[in-house]
Amino acid sequence: MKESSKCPKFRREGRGDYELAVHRLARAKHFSGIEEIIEHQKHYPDIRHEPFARLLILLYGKARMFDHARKLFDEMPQLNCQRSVFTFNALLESCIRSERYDKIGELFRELPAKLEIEPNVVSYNLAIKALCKAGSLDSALLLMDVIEKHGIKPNIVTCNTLLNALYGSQRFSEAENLWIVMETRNIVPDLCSYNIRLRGLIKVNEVSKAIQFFEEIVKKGFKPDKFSYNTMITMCVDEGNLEEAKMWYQKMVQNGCLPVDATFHMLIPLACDAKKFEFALHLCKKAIEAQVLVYREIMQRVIDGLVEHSEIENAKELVKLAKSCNFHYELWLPLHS
DNA sequence: CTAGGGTTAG
Repeated sequence: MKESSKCPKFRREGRGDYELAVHRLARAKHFSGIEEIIEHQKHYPDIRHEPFARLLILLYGKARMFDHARKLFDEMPQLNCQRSVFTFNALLESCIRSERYDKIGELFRELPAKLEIEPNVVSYNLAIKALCKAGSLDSALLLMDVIEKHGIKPNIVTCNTLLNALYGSQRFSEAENLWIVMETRNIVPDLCSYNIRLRGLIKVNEVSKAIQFFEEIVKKGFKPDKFSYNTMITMCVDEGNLEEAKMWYQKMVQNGCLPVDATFHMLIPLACDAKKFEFALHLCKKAIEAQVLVYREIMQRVIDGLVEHSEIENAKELVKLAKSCNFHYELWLPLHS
């Protein structure tokens, strides 16, 4: 790292890099710290690199501080930082992350002409996403046709955004219609498209169709991912079917997909409901092993259940494991003596 | 170099 990019505030930690500092502050939700860095950074060259400014704009979005993102975008010329369509797109995303959907149209009307930036398919995909999020699905669908007239071809991301919104608002026949449109326009569906459809089926309780569709995804040569498996597990949890849920969990692990926090949060309470505390114990151990945080209350429920079923040794083992792992769960054995 | 799925004891 160049000396000029050192940030005095973080130098003593042995990390002089601004980007690392900013990431760390964002993770800690310490957004005023980010502003401090920008202020400091204005006198140094890093911010003149467009990617770094773009990162800050996105982080402001994450912090739901769109006005700050916009301010930085406007100040970039004074900081000798060139703006491109990438910067514009970052600003759009920041706007969406801040849920300021009303601002999107304004940005499109104002900026491209002024800055001689040509919006591209990514820009329009973001606009479509904003419309979907704002509940204007019809306008979003129209926009897909409008951009074609501007010479921009919708791609699979465009379609997935719209498919998701259509299934989400239960407009199934229009969703099916979009699949046909995709075929005629040679837009090839990907795993994301299929996962969206899988969720669509589950949303209307088409269990057997969902299972069948899952098989079709595999037959098409796709390797189901954590989204696919978690969708199937959600379906089983909704039905209270532990055996099926367990089956999908096992498939998930066998196929090298790592269960995530939601997987454990769905499965462990389900196992407890069914009084299958040995499976619940197994899941807790796996979560600890994979360093996935599980709510303390859920772990405690497993321990209580094990004790109730006289599995004292297992309960003790879990308490010990949970206490000594990274999360230092505070658990107790409900033994009366 | 960007953009698009979801779940949870919240």
